[in-house]
Amino acid sequence: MKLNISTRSLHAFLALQECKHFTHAAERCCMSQSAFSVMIQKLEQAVGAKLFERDTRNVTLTAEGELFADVARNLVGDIEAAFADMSDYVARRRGRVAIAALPSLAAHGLPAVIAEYKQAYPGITVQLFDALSDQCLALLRQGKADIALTAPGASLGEFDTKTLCSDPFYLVCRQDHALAGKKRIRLADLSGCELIHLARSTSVRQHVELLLRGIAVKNSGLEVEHLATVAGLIEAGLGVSLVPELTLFQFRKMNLVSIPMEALDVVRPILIVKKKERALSIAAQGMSELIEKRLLKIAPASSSRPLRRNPAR
Amino acid sequence: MKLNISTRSLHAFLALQECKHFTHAAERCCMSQSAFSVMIQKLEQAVGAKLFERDTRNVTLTAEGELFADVARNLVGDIEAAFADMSDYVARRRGRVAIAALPSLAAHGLPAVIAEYKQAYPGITVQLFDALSDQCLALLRQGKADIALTAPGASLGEFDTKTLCSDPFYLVCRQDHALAGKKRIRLADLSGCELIHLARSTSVRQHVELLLRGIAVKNSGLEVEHLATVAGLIEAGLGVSLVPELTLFQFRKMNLVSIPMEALDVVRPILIVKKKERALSIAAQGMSELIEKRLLKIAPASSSRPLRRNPAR
DNA sequence: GTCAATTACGTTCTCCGTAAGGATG
DNA sequence: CATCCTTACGGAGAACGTAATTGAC
Repeated sequence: MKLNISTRSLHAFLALQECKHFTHAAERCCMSQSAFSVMIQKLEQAVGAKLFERDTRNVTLTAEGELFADVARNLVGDIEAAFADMSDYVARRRGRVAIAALPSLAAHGLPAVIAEYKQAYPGITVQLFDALSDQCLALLRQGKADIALTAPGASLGEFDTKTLCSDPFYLVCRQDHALAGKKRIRLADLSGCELIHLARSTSVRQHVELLLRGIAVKNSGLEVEHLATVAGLIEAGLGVSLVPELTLFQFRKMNLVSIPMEALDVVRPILIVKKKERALSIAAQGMSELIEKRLLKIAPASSSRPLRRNPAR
Repeated sequence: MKLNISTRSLHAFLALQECKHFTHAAERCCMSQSAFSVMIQKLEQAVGAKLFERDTRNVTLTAEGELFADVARNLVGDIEAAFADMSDYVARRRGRVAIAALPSLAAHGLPAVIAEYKQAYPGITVQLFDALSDQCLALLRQGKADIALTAPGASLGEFDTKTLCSDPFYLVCRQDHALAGKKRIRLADLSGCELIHLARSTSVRQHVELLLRGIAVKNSGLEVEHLATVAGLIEAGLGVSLVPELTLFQFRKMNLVSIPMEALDVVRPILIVKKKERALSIAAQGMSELIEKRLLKIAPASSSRPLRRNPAR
């Protein structure tokens, strides 16, 4: 029991149905007239009915042929539409990429990349989730995101990861703070400082905890969710904070100073993370490549733009 | 520029998409695993995108594969529905036949044939036009009828015709008419009779005119459309009429007598007529065959049932 | 070491084109 | 006799199956 129909035979049928002439229809289909003849016969055999009434002079549709003409037109239309649709996706004229990224990246590095991508492929919908590191991975796990840009967190083992860059930590303090005059800060310099923390769920906090293991900082007891709040607290003289460079745009205030840490390993790695097994869609693949190309430059190059003191806007 | 897709490759794709296992999907499709593998590769090439992510251990759909899965399911569904539809017509589970027949045939011989046909093929719609001969042919010409059952009329040349039977003429007169006692009537016997005619557009009239060429009948001047009217006029003693046997059921009245004509050529042929070029639909073909089988018997056999005198009902 | 997909290769078979056949007007 | 669809036939290429290869667990 084999019902096998090819698009070619449907096209052949439609050509003959229009031309009503084997020879003409055959050359429209780029084949010899004899081959065309047997192809029509095969099709009639597959359908189970004579589709054309032909003598040596005239070619006419039978009643079943007329029926099949409607059928064939619809099928060919559907098939070509479907394949046009597919090739739209493949050609990245359509499609979707979803990125989950840390808020700092979502606000800072990514927008330019997304803009570039959208200009290259205007038809593709780019979805952006700004979420903390754990949630980024959760989105990836659920399939809601194709790519995650985040810092190392829990359970990265199940994913494919690649380090994009290292985001160096800065000390942020008020202009009148004791450390404000230094060009570089060592971890040891922080002992005795009141430290304003971010919530434990943030990757920044997790890194800071690791970095400061063994350093006797004072705990201000303040633990907030948003960096803007941290900035406000520092401005109010309630303490200092340790944040990655990518978040510094939140601290560009007249009376605040940000100073790079001296040790090169006082950094937060930024990773691009993908699902291990699942291949990316062509759209997502393109995005992933662009991100790697652009962000592998930005962040290491970030130290070339030291941004030590924040000019008043 | 060749986009050629076969239903087999779509089925292969769907099988693999379900099984997620080349070997299993291959044997479901009744082919070797290697052939199956290259078939999937060909399909991916045709689509222009990788559809499956596979290593030696796992087979998964890519993002494009998921898209294509929807597409393929729809296409296969459409194609199979379309072909099921066609095979319904071919198997005469569906279809349509339209018959145009003379009123006498439509009332007398055909109903039994139509009933038999409908019992054999309940799904087929049978359409019946009862019309005079010229109109029967007009319906055929317009394509509103597939088959016509009629007597020879104008312009049969453009059609395929076949004589089914000969409908012998009878004289119908009142019981008290001078000819009522005869067993057979010769054309010459009619000279001097008042003849009640049917309208000139009827095939009966046209035949009667030919038969009586050279016979000195009186023309009653009466020309009516319906046989029932003719019967009424004869009952009223206004004349006699010459009608074919198939119409005699209209004259079964107590005081009327119908007598066969003696000459064997005093007949009206009944033809089955079809369009010349156009092949019949399968449904119409079956009907045509059944009509020929049944009606080739009925009418010639009609002389075996002489029906000379009409019993009172 | 085993399972599973890909690749290699020889065979088979389908499909195509050339050419002859046959029907029609 | 010219046109045009069908059939015949031989060759080219595609598809298939067996078997070897590669890769993952």
